[in-house]
Amino acid sequence: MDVRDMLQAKGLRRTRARTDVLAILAEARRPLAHQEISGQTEAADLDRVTLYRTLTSLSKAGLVHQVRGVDGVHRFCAHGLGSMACPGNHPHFLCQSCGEMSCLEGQELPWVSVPAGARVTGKQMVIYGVCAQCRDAEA
Amino acid sequence: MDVRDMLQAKGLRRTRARTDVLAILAEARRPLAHQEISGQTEAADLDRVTLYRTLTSLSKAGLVHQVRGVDGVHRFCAHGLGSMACPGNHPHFLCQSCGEMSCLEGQELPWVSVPAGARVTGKQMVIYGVCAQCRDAEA
DNA sequence: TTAAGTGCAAAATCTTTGCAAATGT
DNA sequence: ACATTTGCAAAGATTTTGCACTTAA
Repeated sequence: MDVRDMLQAKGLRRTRARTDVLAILAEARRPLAHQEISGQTEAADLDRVTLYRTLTSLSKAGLVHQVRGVDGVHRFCAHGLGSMACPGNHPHFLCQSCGEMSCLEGQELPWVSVPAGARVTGKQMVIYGVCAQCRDAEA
Repeated sequence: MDVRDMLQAKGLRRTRARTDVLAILAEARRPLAHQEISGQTEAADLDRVTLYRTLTSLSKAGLVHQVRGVDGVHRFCAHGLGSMACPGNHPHFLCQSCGEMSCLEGQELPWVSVPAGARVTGKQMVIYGVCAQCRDAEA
């Protein structure tokens, strides 16, 4: 399914900001931080504010999901885009050295019991440390 | 074990900022945000910056641990303080309405496999939604 | 005494808001 | 044509840094 069709299906206008950002996220298949997205050439000339608002609307529409690591940085990941799907129900690994986050696919998050009466909106698990590449660089 | 002894045991000077903040966290037994701590009367007259630095040193010394929810706010929880221990190996629940975070004790975090070669420093899981109190308030 | 910690001022980020101009349907 | 989006400027919020003063050991 095409990125532009996805937008239309969700009732969002197909603007350049949205198509570009969604395409970048779908391509990456791992959660990207605001900064990483704006660094991509396709999004290079998008205003910071526009990027924030774009990510907010994509997120509200359910086209991307949001992860926030121990570093406090928002990261967004596209999912539901056909074969490139990112189910969103898996843990993530955050490298505290290079700041890159990756999906640990194929591992479901456990069911957790919450205090009586609470409504659960979502859950997320982040494993953090140093990735293989950064460990090599250290040595 | 006394809060002041804990500091000494870790080789930290026993200053008012540290004893007060550690006492507040030990008393709360749930992760408190920077703001929640500075709101407490015992810490009311501490400088913002001092509080940040105090939390950093307590964290480095391992006297408190840090959790960061989907809201991106740092929260700190005392642990290892005798009977008030907060093991730190459990999920947390974050109410997105009132912003209060609580420990879901008695539930261990699952073991997760990470990419080969990566070094794991820690992990954390946050369940978010609306707590019972806020649901009542809504209605 | 003297190295560590604190307080104040100021900077650096990250994120949000207001409003006029541009764009999609 | 008309409601949404965008871009710019500016405001807010959070966290960090520099430096002189104070305090614990």
